[in-house]
Amino acid sequence: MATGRPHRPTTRGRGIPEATVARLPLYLRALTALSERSVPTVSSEELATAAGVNSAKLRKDFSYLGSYGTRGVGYDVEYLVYQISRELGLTQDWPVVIVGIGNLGAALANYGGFASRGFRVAALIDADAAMAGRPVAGIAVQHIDELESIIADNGVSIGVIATPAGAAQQVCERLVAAGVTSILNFAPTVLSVPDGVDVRKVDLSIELQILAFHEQRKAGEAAAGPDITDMVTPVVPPVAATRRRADDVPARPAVDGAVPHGVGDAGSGPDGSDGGRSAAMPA
Amino acid sequence: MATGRPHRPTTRGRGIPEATVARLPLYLRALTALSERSVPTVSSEELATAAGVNSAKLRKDFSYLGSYGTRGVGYDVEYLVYQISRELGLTQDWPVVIVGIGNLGAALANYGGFASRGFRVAALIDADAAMAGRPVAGIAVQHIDELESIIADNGVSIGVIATPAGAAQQVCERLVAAGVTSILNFAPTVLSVPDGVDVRKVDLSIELQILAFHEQRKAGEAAAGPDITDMVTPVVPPVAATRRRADDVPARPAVDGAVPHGVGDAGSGPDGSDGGRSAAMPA
DNA sequence: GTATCTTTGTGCACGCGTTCACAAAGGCAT
DNA sequence: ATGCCTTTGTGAACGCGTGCACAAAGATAC
Repeated sequence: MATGRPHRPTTRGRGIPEATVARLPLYLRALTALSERSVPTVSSEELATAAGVNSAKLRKDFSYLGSYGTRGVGYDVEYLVYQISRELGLTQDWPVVIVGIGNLGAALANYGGFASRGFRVAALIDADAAMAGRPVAGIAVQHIDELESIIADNGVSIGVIATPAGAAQQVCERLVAAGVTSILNFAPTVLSVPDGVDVRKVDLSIELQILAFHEQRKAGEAAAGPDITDMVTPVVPPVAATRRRADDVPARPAVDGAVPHGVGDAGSGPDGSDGGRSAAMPA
Repeated sequence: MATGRPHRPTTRGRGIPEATVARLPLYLRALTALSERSVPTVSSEELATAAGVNSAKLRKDFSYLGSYGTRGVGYDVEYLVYQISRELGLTQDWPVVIVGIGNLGAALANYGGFASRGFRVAALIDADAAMAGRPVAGIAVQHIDELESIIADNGVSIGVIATPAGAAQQVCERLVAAGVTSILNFAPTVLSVPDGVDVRKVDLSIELQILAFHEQRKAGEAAAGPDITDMVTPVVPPVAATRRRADDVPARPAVDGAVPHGVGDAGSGPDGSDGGRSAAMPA
């Protein structure tokens, strides 16, 4: 049932805000880079810039972990790396299984960012018997029949699903039944999991669609005229010349024999900028 | 400079909340599935379940687009598909370039979710001359020297970066200079872009780290007992037998010759659970 | 036409996240 | 020791997002 994150809502006690947790890996990466350059200390301002966030936010984030800075100086890089790693649980070794060794699964298996952060690919699993035994990223692919035993033998609690959408739910259920309690899902489907299981979703198509929305908005504003009340940045229209516009607008559906009210709104003119927002009827 | 989304903060006028925009693709996917099954109408309750969200939230989201439902009946599937598609800008054709054709780039090129949503892979670009001409997903890879002309000729405004981290910023700058105003970044780096350019980031490693955090928390709670009141959890090591525990805890750094204050906190015992939270000094 | 039933659309309250701004803390120079 | 300068840590205000709960709107039955 629960698909989102069922975490305790209150930030009481030692609970670290979800938003902060999501940024800790960012800080950790920036700190690791500094560490490799043997930089001993760093100020909140510098680190914030490197991580691409606001310095006040960074300081508040760190304040949830404890007082690890020195006023007038900054933060000790090594010390902070350790504290964040520990908070994120990266001082442990996390065996991970990847299910679905297609293009994406193979890319994930080869991804270097895993091993460098305490994650270890315990197994690659695929439903295609022809894949079994074939080495990918130096690891032999195993058949999905062995999923349960692999998870049990390796103490796996994190699973990655990179299967087609149709197989995702079923794979998910087998993973959970076998003991996995955290799932990273690349399949474009909503997974149903019991309480206590965390699911994070990465959806390439959705990210692109969000970009398209903003892209359209930028283009629309530019076309509609530089000033929309208190406009920002005129944003000259992009070079693009190859845009196709769909003209097959479905009419507002009429329920049974009722009169189709306010059909006029769907048109909204060739500039996609406005049109949707206004209610169908003037009043 | 601006790395995040510099959108107008106020949700005034026809502005659709960012959180809503991020959910529209989810609704669209659920609606498309219904459409393929020829379901004519759907209630907010049903659609919300299919999309994995709360029905009140869904209705509020739709209210930002307009009044597209019929009380007592629900939403017309086809009509809603069109309205959301239009709002997201998917009634246009968006040419996209993918830069960096390694494992991940190839996976993206093969990803079906692109074409089905109005996105068209205009070109695959790689810095490796040996890749040039090789077909990936039916498209010949082109050398990065041609990046600028490709973007200009095809009117590309959306770029996908799937290069190693080291090359990402440079590629980003070339993309922006050539006219790209939206970037989907898979490289584990913070990109600096001028105002007016949108960047979205997908980071596999970060997602896993967030899961690890929750996993550690779950293991800690389970071991400590179901209710923690508001205590600081002793946190016994998790069930898994294969966990490696780091014992090399860096000592709290002492600045120059100053006395290392509150050294006690860094110890906090080999149980990585707490120790951070409390301030170093009692008072 | 009237009554009833279903479902939308939204006003409102609450909590989380972000940001500002500043006092406190510590280093450093003298 | 004293004063100055830098930087942290955080109280407080604000805005966004979420969810409840209900009135309004429309369909349907009679």
